[in-house]
Amino acid sequence: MDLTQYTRDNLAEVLRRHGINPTHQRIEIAHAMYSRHEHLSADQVLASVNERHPETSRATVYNTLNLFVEKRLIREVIVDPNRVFYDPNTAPHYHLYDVRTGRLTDIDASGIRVSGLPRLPAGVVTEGMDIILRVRSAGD
Amino acid sequence: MDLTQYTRDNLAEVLRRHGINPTHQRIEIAHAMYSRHEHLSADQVLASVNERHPETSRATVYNTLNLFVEKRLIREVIVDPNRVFYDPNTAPHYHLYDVRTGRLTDIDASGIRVSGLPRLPAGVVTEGMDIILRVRSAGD
DNA sequence: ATGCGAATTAGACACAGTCCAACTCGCTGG
DNA sequence: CCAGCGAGTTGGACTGTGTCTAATTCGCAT
Repeated sequence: MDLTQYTRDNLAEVLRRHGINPTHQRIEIAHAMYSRHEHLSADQVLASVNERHPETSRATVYNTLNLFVEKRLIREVIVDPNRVFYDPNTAPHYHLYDVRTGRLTDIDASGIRVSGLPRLPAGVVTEGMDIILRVRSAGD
Repeated sequence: MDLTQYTRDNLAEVLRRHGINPTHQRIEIAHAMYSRHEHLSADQVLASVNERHPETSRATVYNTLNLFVEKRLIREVIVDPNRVFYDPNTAPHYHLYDVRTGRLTDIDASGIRVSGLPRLPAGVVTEGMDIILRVRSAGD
């Protein structure tokens, strides 16, 4: 099966593989996340989904995005004090955030090496490391 | 002048040096930030200030914290989707965030080296780099 | 067709943070 | 000592994101 095309059938299969019951709404939300290769806020996902499948509720979008995060289908990116962004790219990578425009871009993690991090206390498990390069582009 | 003691006189001087007119409220807010060596949310600052100087308004606390950030007296730490933390430590350092407890700890930046970061496009200026090590401590 | 549990829904709610117009404070000149 | 001025502060209304809840609907198995 060709999973490089984000057809709804393929997405249903992806959801199943992550232990998620693939409902219409969930498939539409997954489609919104994967078809654009961008970081979307919950509101943007809601708008995108409602273009095709009107009357999907805000509650469902929030529920579903949280479910996807929990099941490791997507990642939260916490970079903007006003809203959470969701990132369909789960490969190791970091972020470039333009504080002027709010634009968020991926930085591939291969090639980046971080050394000298402290040893963690016993019983503490790393969930992940975020690196955010905050930049400001030339203004208008 | 001994600035290792965060007396109100010393704090007034620090504010002046950063180009901030030192009012009563601003000094109290600076005191709240510096006397505890912790990361505080706006609400925690408000509570702390009101212990000593009751009737300092929420608006003033937000105005002042934003002013302090703008004047580089403190830093914003965006790590928790629910609220912004403010960090009185402006020396280079990174953060350890316990997603279970919400506890935020400093990691000294000396000793940490990051290599392989991409070159930035022309006209783009680095504002800073955040490194957040997300961990989960052993649960109850 | 019927019944069931899971998912979805609308709307109320919670909460951080901002905005605004009125007020007050601390200073400076008379 | 008072008046006047501008900066700073204030309470309260407002905004936007995200959560909660109780009722409904959906898809599926019998």
